[in-house]
Amino acid sequence: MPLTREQVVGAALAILRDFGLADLSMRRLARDLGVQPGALYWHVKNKQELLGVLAGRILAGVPLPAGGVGPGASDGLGAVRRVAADIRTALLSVRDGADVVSLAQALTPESLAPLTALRSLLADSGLGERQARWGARTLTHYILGAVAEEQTHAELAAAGLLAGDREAGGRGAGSGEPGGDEAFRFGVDIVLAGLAGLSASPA
Amino acid sequence: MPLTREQVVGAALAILRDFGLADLSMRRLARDLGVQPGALYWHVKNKQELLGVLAGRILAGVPLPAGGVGPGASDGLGAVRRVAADIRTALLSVRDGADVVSLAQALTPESLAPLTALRSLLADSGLGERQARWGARTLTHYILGAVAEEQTHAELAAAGLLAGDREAGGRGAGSGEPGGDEAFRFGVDIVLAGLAGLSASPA
DNA sequence: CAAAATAATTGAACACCGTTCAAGTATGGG
DNA sequence: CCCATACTTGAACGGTGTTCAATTATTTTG
Repeated sequence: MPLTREQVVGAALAILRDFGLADLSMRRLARDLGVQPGALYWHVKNKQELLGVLAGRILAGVPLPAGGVGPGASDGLGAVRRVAADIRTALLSVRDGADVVSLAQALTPESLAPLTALRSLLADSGLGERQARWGARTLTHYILGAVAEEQTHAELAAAGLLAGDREAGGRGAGSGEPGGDEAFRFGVDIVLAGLAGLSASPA
Repeated sequence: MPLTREQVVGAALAILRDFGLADLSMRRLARDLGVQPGALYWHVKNKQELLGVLAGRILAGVPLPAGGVGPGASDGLGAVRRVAADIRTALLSVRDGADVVSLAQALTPESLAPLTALRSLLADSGLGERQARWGARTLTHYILGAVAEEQTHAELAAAGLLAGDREAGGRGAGSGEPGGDEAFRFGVDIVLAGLAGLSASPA
């Protein structure tokens, strides 16, 4: 039975989940599949494309609220908060998930449904076109940056010391330190509060 | 005359300014300095450290408001807006500047004065300790993410096509597209508005 | 000034990396 | 059975960061 694109993506995701982005090389991936590196390029254009597919897979589990028509659908900003939290959870489910998604987002924007959904949800909350678009950008940058920091920090702490940081004693990897939730939500709420204020008194 | 750490950093910064992060390899750097790659490791621990120094250099030109004592010093949130804009300008002065600073910030947080200054300024604006810290984090993630996107976008547009995007006709590289300022400020103002609202009615 | 100590550089290697491609091997359809 | 298509191999190309014994400069000291 020949190799499948599905197997390639699956094995890549497994490496990512268990060992992180640094260990995800085409050669390592080929070895895990019992195949020569060149074979991968029949199923995938290049590593960049593979990472793009992985980014989609990582975010695939995020439930998107079915958009009611017109403004005021769903429960407004609450839906945004929920989606943001779900995106974070999805990113945390894989090592360096935020980095992978950031890479994909940088090279091929607009291609990841959960991130573009943020804009729609904001638009549904009564914001103008520009405010929804720029608000979603602000939120996206925050989400990806914050989770990337969270993951990098956890991985640095897990392996060796990180530059001067109190609080020792390691928990299991994969779930950020407790309190991460709260800190993350804080940032989301800041942005949403700012947007809400803006819609109240538009400049 | 032997090589100087200063020369190494200077040459690296020149490569970064003129060709970007992808062209900044230890070998290329050595070639530019007329030296063997190994020689660099006498002046610099490794590439990571070099990037850290470069990040500091990139942000070195950002003017920091001399902090008046106690809360309410300077003009509050206005100073934050100014520093944020200055950080953006500094990042834009070098290709992939935002990526370099993001890398450094991820590996060695708290080491870049202009970024830590944001927290102090927020604290001086009457925010509580946690709110200032988390607010600065939110702002930092937004700033680095937004400028990185801006630069990547510009570089993709300059060399070859980027995935589906209207608006053609290239300006000189180095200065983001003209509407970049406004879009950037928008995000900063969102965050600051959110923080201001929070300080008005603390949870 | 010569000799010992230190500073700096070389040259070569190690172990990787992403990607390409002619040649080979399967596999299913006519 | 043959052929076309699908897939894989094996080998190479041109890179990458980093290490290290040996070597060359330069400075300090007796």
